[in-house]
Amino acid sequence: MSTLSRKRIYNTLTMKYHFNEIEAKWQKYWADKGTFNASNNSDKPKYYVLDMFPYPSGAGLHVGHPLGYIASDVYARYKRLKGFNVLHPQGYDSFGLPAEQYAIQTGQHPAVTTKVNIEGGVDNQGNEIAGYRNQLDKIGFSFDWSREVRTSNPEYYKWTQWIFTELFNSWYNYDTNKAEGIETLVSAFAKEGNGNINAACDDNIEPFTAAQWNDFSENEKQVILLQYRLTYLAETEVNWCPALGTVLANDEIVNGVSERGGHTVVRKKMTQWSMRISAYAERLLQGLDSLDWSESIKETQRNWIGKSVGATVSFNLKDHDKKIEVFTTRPDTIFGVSFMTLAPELDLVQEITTPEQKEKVDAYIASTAKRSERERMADVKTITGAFTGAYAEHPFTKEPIPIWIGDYVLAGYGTGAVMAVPCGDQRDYDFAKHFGIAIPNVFEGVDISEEAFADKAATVIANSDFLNGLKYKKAVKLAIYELEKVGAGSGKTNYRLRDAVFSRQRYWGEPFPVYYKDGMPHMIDVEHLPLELPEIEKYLPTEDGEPPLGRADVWAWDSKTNKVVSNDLVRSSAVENSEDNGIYPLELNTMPGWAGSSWYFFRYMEKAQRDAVFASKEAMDYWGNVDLYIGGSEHGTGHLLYSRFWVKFLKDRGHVSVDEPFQKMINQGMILGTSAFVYREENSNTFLSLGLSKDKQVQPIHAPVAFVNASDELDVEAFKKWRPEFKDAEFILEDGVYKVGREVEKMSKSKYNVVNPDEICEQYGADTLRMYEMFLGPLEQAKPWNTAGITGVHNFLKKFWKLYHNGAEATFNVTDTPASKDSLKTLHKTIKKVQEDIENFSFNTSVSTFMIAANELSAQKCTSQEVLEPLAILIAPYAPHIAEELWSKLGHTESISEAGFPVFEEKHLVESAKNYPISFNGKMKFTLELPLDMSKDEIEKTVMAHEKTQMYLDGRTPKKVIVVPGKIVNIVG
RNA sequence: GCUCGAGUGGUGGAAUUGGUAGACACGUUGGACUUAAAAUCCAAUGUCCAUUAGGACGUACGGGUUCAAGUCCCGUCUCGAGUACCA
Repeated sequence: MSTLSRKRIYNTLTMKYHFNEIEAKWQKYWADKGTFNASNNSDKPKYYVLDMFPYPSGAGLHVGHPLGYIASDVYARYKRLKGFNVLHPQGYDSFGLPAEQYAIQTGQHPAVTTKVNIEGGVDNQGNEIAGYRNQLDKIGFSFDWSREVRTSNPEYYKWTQWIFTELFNSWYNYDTNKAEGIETLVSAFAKEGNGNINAACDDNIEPFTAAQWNDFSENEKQVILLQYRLTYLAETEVNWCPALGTVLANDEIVNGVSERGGHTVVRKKMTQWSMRISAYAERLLQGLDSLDWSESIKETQRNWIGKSVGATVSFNLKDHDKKIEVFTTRPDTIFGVSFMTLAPELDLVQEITTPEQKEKVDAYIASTAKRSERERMADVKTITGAFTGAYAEHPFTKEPIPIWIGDYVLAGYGTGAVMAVPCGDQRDYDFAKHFGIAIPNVFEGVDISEEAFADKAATVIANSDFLNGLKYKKAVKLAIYELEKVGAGSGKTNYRLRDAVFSRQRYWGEPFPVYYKDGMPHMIDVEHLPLELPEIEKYLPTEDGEPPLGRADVWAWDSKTNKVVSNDLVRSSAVENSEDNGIYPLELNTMPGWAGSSWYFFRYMEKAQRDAVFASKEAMDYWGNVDLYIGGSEHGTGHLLYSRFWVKFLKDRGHVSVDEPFQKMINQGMILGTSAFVYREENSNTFLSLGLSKDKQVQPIHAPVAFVNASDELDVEAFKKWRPEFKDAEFILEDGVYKVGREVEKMSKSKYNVVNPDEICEQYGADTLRMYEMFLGPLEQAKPWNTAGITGVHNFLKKFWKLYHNGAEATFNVTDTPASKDSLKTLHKTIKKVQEDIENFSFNTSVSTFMIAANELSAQKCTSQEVLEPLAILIAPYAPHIAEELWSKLGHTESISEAGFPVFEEKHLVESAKNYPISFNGKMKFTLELPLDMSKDEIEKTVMAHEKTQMYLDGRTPKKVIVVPGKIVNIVG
């Protein structure tokens, strides 16, 4: 008999909790009535609960994915019961690499696969896809689907493109500390040149006067402005991934290889769009303090921003007019400088190297260039370097300082050069020791014969002229003052945060709303957006190495009609003198994955006029920012930082009213799979049961978890049928069964440990799935999935159902008899605990609380509506289907989500007596029930007179008796 | 290396301010019901000693503070996450 038909019979015969029917019924009810559609006008206070929206992959959901959605759904439903107007939307981050790679393999348009992945269907390989939406719907979420977003829809990415043009038309003014329209910069230039402009901009911009500016050609002006815009084109060294054929952002690289696929990444110079996020470094850092996020995520962002306070020092070169600028956090150790080290890639190295040293230096540069980023990172112990033969001059002593190169200095951080103070920095120390360079000691009373001394707090400066005897802080201050006096440096704050490369050489992303006229980028106005992705034959780079959009034939912009037209119409260089027809080539790159996800939370606020606005002012003023954001912590340096940047920018330009997107965030832990292993004896087709495999040479093989029961026994027949190569396999059993080994691993198809939520819903119901996922453990913790344990929660729901029904006939049996004192106590204890738990996101303990309540109430044989009605409301956030069903059976016609959360009344919990633990020397021996209003002395007297006390004392006299009324009695002695 | 977190039964995990360690489940064992299985119900279940009564030991390890420590302090170990020649 199949599981399904067995279950059906069992349902009808012995129990009336038909979860499949109940759940289907209420899911349809909610959808038909639009129960959870939020209104943008309400007298109720607003509350915005958001999940990080998913990328709809073809693999579908496994039980790990809904964890965060269930938690946010519990919270959203709770807030509704508490009288809030709740916005709880959902959508799809539907641009991305997997759909594109699938398109490359199968030729299927990514838009088609994306749609199938969301809505279900059959792909062109004949695979049946359940569809994200269908899978989500089965779990009974209270999403407002009327506000759905898909980042790959043109009506959505129109506004992603618009934000890009806004960034292009803005610059960052450090004086006002916000982004301003580019026109304010233009007028400042026209009035006073760029001398007094304090802007976030490229390095090394030549100064010019107002007169010079006004004389510049339009093109010259644009070139200069591009160096100030918040998104700009620049030839930058990027992380190029040849295997993926695209550049990657720093946060898309893990351990020197691509996050996706683990491919090699090399450095390459390319002209790319960049986002001037570094302008916001300080605000992104400061803003963290106001956020209710986990300390670890905030710390991750602080590290990523990497603020360090110190000074720049410039060293004159001997026999050369150039200077070397360095950044240091220890200007107090300036007299300890005994050499300088430059990154080998710096252009300056070639200029200063003396002829005698040239051979050695070139050889060293060649050898470091060969080493990949990864090798350099893996090998930090080997000290390498070369002397350039050149010398710098100490700013105070004027002593010559030898200049070395070494790959421990990174070209990408600071100026790519360091002043080496071997006595105060271990890397400088090791370098000096290795190459026999002097190690002058500038610390008082410190032995540096073994290692460098880096303890700032214990620093007292010595051998340093005017700094002698000073502690760290004072010495830093004075050193900077003196450096400024001699014009050799100044205080400076450095950030590790780099500008973000924004171009990707891919098809399946937002096209840039950009065309090029005389090599200069021009933005397409918002009224002509969206600029839709063109159709192409193949989703690969062109033969000339251009991005996939280079394959499009109709990909030029007619600036007169504001339409996309055929490439053939672009004035070709061959006919240089032909008249400018206003038709120009469009940008071939597309935007990265994080573009669409950096503002989607605003889009949900607006559902009416999505073509006219990215979100209306009224909607944004009403909803403000996200009150609760739930998602994985893996986005710590990507999405969560970029979104904050865009929000701050949009705020600066007056488009939104909030400064931070996500006020409170909870990061759910991963649900891990419990893999099953069978053990094949080496060079055979014989499988040994776990207990027999111990001392044998066996190869563990993943077995699908579906073939294993709760007692770790393998369904041998199913396993044999699974793969042809196992058809004739022999199985050596122990005690008549084949036992598998178990191991906790990440849930993944390749490990055959994936558990599908659809199957759990089918077999146990969505309410069981929801409660079980919450019951597994603390939300933020990683925890293994174990399907066997689900029966506990399922049995509880059956028991819960029975509370409202008469056992034998299973008829609805809730009465208006007044509730007993005990039942009211159980109810109010539960109200209190559940409310506290939800507010603390301690969902696992409230599931226990429900179990305790059900156990108590069924023991009390409680049938009172007075208790059972509020109880149904209490459980509604967790198990909404069963709650709705019971609610309607109780005679209500509205959804239970319209009900109010039961009010806790302390009076039901007031006790008159306490069961005191009586302990001896801190060890509890027995308990004694005593009235709570008993005085301390009386308690002591009663306890001491008790026969058990006398028995435990065995004639001894206690030294001391501690009585804490209402808590404990402890007898010492 | 640095930063942050965490170590509690066979398993997942409770113990909100120091006050009865192991709630609630899973699993296991035994029992009831059944031709049987499933389901349901009942009982036991930290470890060790003891026939019972009861006792001893128990929250990674070693110390400490306290009448009382899973909880606070010091040190050590292990695991996880983040990050890294960042000057």
